Amino acid sequence: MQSKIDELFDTFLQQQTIYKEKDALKCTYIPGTIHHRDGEVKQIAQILAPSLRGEIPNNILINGSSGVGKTTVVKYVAKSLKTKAQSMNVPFDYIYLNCKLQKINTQYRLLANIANELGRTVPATGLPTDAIYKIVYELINTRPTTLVVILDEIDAMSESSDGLYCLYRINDELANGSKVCVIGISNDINFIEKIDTRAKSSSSREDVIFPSYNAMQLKSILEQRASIAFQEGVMEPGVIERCAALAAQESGDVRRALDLLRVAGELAERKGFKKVSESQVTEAEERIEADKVAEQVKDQPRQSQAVIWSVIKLSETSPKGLATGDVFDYYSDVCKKINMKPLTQRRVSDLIAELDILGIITAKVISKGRYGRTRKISLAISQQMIPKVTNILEQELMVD
DNA sequence: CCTCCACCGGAAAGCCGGGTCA
DNA sequence: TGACCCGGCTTTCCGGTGGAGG
Repeated sequence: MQSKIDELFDTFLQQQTIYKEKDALKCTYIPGTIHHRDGEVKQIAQILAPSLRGEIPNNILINGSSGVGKTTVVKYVAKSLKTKAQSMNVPFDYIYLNCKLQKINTQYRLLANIANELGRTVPATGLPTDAIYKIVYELINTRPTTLVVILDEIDAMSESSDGLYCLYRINDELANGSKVCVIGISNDINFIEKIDTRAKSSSSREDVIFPSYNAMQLKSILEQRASIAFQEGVMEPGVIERCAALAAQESGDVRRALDLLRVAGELAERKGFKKVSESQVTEAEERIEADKVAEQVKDQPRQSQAVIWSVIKLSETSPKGLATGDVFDYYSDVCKKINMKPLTQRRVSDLIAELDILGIITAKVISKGRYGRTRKISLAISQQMIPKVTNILEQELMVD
């Protein structure tokens, strides 16, 4: 047994790796040059440039859908600016916070995280907000510098908390030459309006919009990353085009394209291939899709899971189209079995509509004339995924 | 052309948990 | 600390509807 597993590791180590620097496929990787974002890079650099002269730059709000390079560009500019500032001996620093990942949704959390980044640990809770405001204020004030605070996924911050406002305000109170500049990154277009009605200091704020990439642009970005990540000649022709095309038709999200490439590479490596071919991309796509569906099902509230379960079970006997009533009846039984309070049909109807939007089921409103009007409901997940989903649901719902 | 089924889907009110403010 | 507010979820109520069958 031991020798067998040893052997496995050995062959793995002996295997010639197809990678040069695998990290380049991660979405957090910041490449040396950024493609197709010259305008945005320039725009942001220009806004921040005054900090090199010790002037206070305007705040920035960046908008654009996911995976269009917002975070990468901002980090890139901030990093370059820091290097430049260091060479000029100008005090400058930036901190990067991801509001969603770090659960920054209140003023307190925001200030606490900033304090942490500045090297001062504060309790995660307990202190009054103004006490922590004071701490942050002191931290910034004691060493004169221009501090850029990058807040990614800023829409995760509850709008009622004046988190942004307190950062804007800090500027007015700072005394000895320190400045704070806020860069907000959001993929919710409505966010601008929400902010506008509240923090009125929009006068010193500039908006930057990131447009989506098209397939050609995705392709050249992928080529760049692939040339860093993989050994020479590992990519069979058409692989990159395929990844780019798939991602482009979905949303133009680079992250998605990179994922495809990464998973395809992993699949090829695991099989001991020396090259990555299109068939791995296809497989990667299925794999990612499957994971996505599994994740979505798992994330659903229990009630929705019971609805999915009902649809799966009913589909076994009548695969082409259930009526809302059928699903509701079965669902009610399921609820009784697992001791859950059933929702009304009205509500279940909405859940069905939601699951339709998610793409887990398809539900189309049709009229059967005299026999009423209902939704025609069927499963939208592929056949081979059903066992996996059933498994998840069994665990989540604890039915048998 | 009318009827009438079986549900759709909007409006509004109730409930609940979590956060805020005095 | 408790009153209060807010937003999300759910229920209640109800008018609306496409088209098979009469």
